[in-house]
Amino acid sequence: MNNVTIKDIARICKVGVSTVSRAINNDTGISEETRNRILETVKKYHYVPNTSARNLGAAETNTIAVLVYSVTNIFFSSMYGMFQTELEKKGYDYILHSVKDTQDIVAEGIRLVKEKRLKGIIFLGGWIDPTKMRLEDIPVPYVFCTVYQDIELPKSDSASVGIDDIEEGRRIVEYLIERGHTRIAIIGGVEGDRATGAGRLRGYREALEGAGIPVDERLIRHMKKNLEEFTAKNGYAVCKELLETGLEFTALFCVSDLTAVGAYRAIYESGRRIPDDISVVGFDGIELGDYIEPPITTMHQPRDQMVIETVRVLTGMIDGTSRAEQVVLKADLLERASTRRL
Amino acid sequence: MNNVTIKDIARICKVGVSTVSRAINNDTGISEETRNRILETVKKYHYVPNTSARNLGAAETNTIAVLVYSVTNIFFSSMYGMFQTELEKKGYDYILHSVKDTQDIVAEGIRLVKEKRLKGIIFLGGWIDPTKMRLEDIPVPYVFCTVYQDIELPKSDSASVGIDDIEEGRRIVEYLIERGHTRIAIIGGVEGDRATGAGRLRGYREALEGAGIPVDERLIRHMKKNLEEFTAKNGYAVCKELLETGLEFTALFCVSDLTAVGAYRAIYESGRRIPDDISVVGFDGIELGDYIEPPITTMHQPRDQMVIETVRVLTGMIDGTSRAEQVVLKADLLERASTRRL
DNA sequence: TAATAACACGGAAACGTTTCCGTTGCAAGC
DNA sequence: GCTTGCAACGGAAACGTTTCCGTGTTATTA
Repeated sequence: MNNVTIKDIARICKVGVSTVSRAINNDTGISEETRNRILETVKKYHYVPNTSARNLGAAETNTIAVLVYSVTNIFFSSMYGMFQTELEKKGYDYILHSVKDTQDIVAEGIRLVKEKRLKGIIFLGGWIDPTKMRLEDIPVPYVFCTVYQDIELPKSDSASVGIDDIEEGRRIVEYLIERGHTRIAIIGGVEGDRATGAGRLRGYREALEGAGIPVDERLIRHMKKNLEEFTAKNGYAVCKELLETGLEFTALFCVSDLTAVGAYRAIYESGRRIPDDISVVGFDGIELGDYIEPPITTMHQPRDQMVIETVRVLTGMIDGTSRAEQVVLKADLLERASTRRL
Repeated sequence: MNNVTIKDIARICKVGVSTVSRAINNDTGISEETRNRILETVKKYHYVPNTSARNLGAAETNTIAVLVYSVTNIFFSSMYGMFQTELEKKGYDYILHSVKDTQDIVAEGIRLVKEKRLKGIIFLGGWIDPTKMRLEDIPVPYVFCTVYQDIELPKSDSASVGIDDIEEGRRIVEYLIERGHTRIAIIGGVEGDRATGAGRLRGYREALEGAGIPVDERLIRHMKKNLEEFTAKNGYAVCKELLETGLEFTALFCVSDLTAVGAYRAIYESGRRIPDDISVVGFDGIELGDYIEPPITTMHQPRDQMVIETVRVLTGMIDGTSRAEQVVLKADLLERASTRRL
């Protein structure tokens, strides 16, 4: 009934506990022979080291936490498995933790560090606004993953991995412009936020200005704050409002694919067709975008590469082999069937 | 730099460590006055109890783990937040853990129990086949959530919460039959599996047989084993194959909404229309189903209620206030626009 | 051959809590 | 006035590891 402990193994093998510890941790200072003998006993008696005791006894733990806000958002949840794989590959324990409020994510991180003796933190989510955070209070290395790179921000030495939202936002709007569109609407993030959505919105403005097309502020729409951001539901509600204004536009840029899914619905309900009446582009490149009707043209974020880079940067900082760096990855323009040439 | 420990607080307050422990744990045997004094100091010095030490020192922990296989599947990931809320409400710590292989999920559970001294386990995922598991080896209470209820299984005393897949599968096929369909295809789970998909497939057979419609085995299709189950990608591949056989059918039952999303694409690519040429029904009732074109008629599983029930049953078993029970919830038929009357 | 280094291992402290038990002071009961 | 009981607290063991240090044995070197 009671669990077998390291002492039991030691007693059975007639060795000291430290020897058992050396065996199971692949430490030096032990002969191959006794190691094998101990490992066999471990297996035989189904011994599993207790994590709490391990973390307490060791000078430091091996735990890295991923803190995420939109735990349910498919864009992020599709990365959990990758993080686990990548971190375990490097020998780290992995904790996934979701926070309920974007405001206190740093406080939550600090609490976790103390509580679980974290070795590092990965903040997952583009919604994070580093300017609102007391980053200097975080006592362990951390990396922002998929975070907004805002050139207006005070030069931060925080490590981050993501795409250039402004640049990539501009690219996809330029794609529309090249196809003859001048009346282009946008559904961006929550108003006033300086997160992901804001960067893509800025790219939108830059693209229009670069082409000499006047920006019509009425075509710029924002997510509802009361709803969870970047959901189909939100996209539907906002797009419906936009359509009901009666404003003319031939193209729509949704700053996330899930938003676009909702926008699709609103457009269909209004009796319009995609891309015949309205061309739509999305952003993110979730698998789903290839299956909706019509498949959506979008900027694909290299999620797997992001995970790999995030883990690489963070573990490098933990090892001391590398310093904080800002990794900016390229997005791919996935040209599908949701746009047409005017 | 170094973290403040309970000893520091004790020293500062000029009390013993046990008194501090009593204060932060709301224990008895301490005066209101000293408790407040200690709590203030705790706040002032940002003291946070170390989880490892706590788990080690305490006779038992307060941790419940959710073990999930398809960590990325939107149906399950949409429940993570609810589980966290519900468990925290009852004062439990919550760990989300994904396993990479369905085979060793029990072994993984047992390992976790020892490693983290779990108090209970929630197995999340309909794909679980209890007959393949050595459940008797699990030393703590556990509940299967959204698991397949198979009447053929040996009467198990395992706790579970879910819907009756056979019954609900039958209902939605009957819905199609009532609307005049007799040539009904199905995309089920992986062949040979006794999990979720198998139950719904059986419901499909029962509905046809009940209506005196002969079952055409060629219209029964299964997921590819090499792909992850219940994805749009898988649904697309299987549906495409089905269409290429040239077999006649007027309706298609996809045993998950995500599968249906992929099937939609295959159907569109073949030049057919929904529901004009083929009526499609799904299963699960994910939000997305309301946004695809056309919105899909489906059986909605009450996920929030499932979470609440699962936590209720499990905590009841842990407290000893209730025994293992099998909770069977009703699904709702959501009638939308993907089917037509023949 | 003697001194030294390397290796294999055991003992015990340390990690930061909880919890049991013992002690003190004080009020209540006879 | 003496016991009894209780509330409030302190001390210390215990939880299961890791890690430091010490010791004995064996291999290497001068």
